[in-house]
Amino acid sequence: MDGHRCCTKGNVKRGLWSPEEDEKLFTYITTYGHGKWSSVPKYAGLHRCGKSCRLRWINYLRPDLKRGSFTSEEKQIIIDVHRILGNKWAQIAKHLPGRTDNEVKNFWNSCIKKKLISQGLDPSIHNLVPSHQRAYNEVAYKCNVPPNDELSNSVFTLNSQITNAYTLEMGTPIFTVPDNQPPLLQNPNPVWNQSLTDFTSFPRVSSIESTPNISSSSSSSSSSSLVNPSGFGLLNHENCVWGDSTFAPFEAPILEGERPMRQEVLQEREKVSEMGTNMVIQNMDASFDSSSFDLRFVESTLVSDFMHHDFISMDDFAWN
DNA sequence: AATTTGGACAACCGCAATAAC
DNA sequence: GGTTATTGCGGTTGTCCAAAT
Repeated sequence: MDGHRCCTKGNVKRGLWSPEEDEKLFTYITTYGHGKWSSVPKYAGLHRCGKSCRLRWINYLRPDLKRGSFTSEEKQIIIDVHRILGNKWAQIAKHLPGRTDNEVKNFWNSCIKKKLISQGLDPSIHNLVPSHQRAYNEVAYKCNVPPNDELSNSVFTLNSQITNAYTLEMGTPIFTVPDNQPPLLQNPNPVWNQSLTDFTSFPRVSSIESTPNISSSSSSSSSSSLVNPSGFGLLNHENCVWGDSTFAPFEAPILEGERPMRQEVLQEREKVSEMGTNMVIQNMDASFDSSSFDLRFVESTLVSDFMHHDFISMDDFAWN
């Protein structure tokens, strides 16, 4: 049992909320605010625990909640941010005004995850998997069995191959972390931190109204800021480890109808896309059924994927 | 028409972090 | 500084309902 004490005091109701309970809670919170959640049920006249009240308010009653299904833009944001943060639902939800972590999590588990699997992608790492493992994972998912880790380790690694090929061609490592430098995740750049935590300033990589010129963005910290490889936030040449001038910044996946890209970015993307496509063709199993392959979807999950993959584990980032 | 199945969503559980005492 | 209470978060389970059989 859960240890929260409020539930052990007296008889608390559980299960679905009735409209009457909703009204009581809504009226109380909008009138007095929640203050201490543990005292809310008492004053609101509810036989619920404070935790339950809090959850009901956050996930359902809050007036600023956006109802209805997720838009394609929201879906793309979820995929993009999940690729970087993993199952940090609360962090992901911060980038989706009006959406809750619970909503995002449910949407991921019921929709996106399945689609990624059906497209041959490992939803945990957004990576392509070979058909034999794909089949296993699909069955495993349906049967609620954990994916085969042994196979995961032998996964066809498009990302690292692309990265290596790209590094060779460019003659410059994408990221060079000097031994005597603190890891990137400790980069104190306030712009970087802010852009990731404040959704009001978060550059919507999938948004049509994204910043037109990414490299000349009006960052107050530096005129030579770059978009970081994941496409989120800016980095400063003085602090950033990927601030090599020979390296054109990558961007997060871009949807149809989005802003025009700078020429060099376009060229790099074409190069990378071509390499990726060739590798897919060379490496994918013969049994691979391309007719059911949603290229645009896969591209959106892959193209920016390898950008961060040779990066230090992004989960290590101090996003907060 | 009755039953089964699967998807979507709501709510709960348990742990960890933080605040208050 | 230690203990207890509270809050936040992620994983999991439960419930409802529509579609399929």
